[in-house]
Amino acid sequence: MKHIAESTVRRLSLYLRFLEEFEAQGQTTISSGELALSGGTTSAQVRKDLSFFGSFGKRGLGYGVRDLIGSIRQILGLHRSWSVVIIGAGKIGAALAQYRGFTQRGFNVVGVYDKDPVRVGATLDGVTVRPDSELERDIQRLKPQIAVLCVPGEAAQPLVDRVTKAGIRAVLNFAPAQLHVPKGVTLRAVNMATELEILAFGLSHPEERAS
Amino acid sequence: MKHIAESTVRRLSLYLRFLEEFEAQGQTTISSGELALSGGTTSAQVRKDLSFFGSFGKRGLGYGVRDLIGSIRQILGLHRSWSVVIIGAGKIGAALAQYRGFTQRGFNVVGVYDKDPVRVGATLDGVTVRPDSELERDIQRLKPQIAVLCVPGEAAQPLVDRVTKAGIRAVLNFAPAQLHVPKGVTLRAVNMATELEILAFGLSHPEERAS
DNA sequence: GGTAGCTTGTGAATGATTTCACAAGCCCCT
DNA sequence: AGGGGCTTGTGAAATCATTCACAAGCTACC
Repeated sequence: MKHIAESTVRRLSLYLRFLEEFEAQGQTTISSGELALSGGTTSAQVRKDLSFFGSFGKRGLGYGVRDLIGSIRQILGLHRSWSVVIIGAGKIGAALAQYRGFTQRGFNVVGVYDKDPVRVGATLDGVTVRPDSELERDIQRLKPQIAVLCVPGEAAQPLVDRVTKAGIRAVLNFAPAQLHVPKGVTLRAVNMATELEILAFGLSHPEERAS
Repeated sequence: MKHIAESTVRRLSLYLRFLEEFEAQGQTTISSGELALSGGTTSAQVRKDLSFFGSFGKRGLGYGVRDLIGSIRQILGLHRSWSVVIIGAGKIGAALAQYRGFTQRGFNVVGVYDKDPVRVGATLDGVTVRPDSELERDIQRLKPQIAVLCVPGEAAQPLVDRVTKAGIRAVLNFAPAQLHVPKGVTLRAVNMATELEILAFGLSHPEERAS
């Protein structure tokens, strides 16, 4: 299979959300144009995105909403469930641990960890915060695939090293630090300050549109 | 000025972070190659990114760390401060209201709003949660430029309509909903579930690398 | 069964972004 | 003062992503 652009994967995730809404409203069939409209893209883009993975529609008719939901879930790897550990039980870590959107989509939070004894023992939406010294043992036992990092910047790299060594295959980093991971591990970063800075740039340069 | 790609702006924000670290360590000068190394990009990319905005280095020498910090801050619009309102004082809204990274970079949280009377009146890091009915009045009085939306998906669009009408020029959306804004308003969205789904795609297709 | 009216799937064309590669310029040392 | 060793800034080339445009195919209806 050819290399797939991140922008394509991001849009597929978006399409999936809309399709679920359309299904909830009882719509059984949808055209690429309709889907494009909700997602703010073009019908050609929708069809091209899907075409990387196969052929899911019927010419003249469009796509079956239910079928396409199934196909995209399969493409994104959501036909199975994934186990996630959250590292850092501060404000953001705690918020994510209790975020419904994860469970809804098959991401199960199997552990929340913190270094600070004050936070250890608290219960967040049914999961108890455990000391970070248990991380390695728990990763080997529960085999989570994904780690979400919500710790201060300086603590992030040592923790990534530990969890990747213990078997984590993907990391979502909310810590304000540039992380390095071994080959074969996928890394994504979300930086709140950067997002605001991109907005500030847009506000400072109204003649252009870096949106 | 030509149109600037979002990827360029995002990298500039990243460079700024590294430069601040280098400055804290007392380094006064830096080459594009060194900067590229910390940011996981290439020296040509660094130079090209900067070249859109002018010429900031000295051939043979590199860039003055302090000067380049100033120049990038100017480019991104961080030479001034920006006022931000946070809408929704749930878990994520509260976490963001107390996030140090914003203030550090000149983003001042001037108000936090919620619909729920139970949350109104609470104090988050010096800012009191106010009822969302005050939004319009406060926006006209305090003239914030940026709104950060942390409300349930279905509440998001009506709130965006209200705050853009009241004068907000940029919106950072954490709500799981596709928003529409009037022309001239900049919109960015961060969707936690999508980020995890991109990771899941990567895990499901190890032969490629949509990172 | 044939035609009209849609909509998909996809090569080709366009547009955007990244990488290459090198002339120009600066500092240091002799 | 001149040469060597770096490093920038930037057109040109290459790569990557999006948009165009149209043949192929399906349904409905007469």
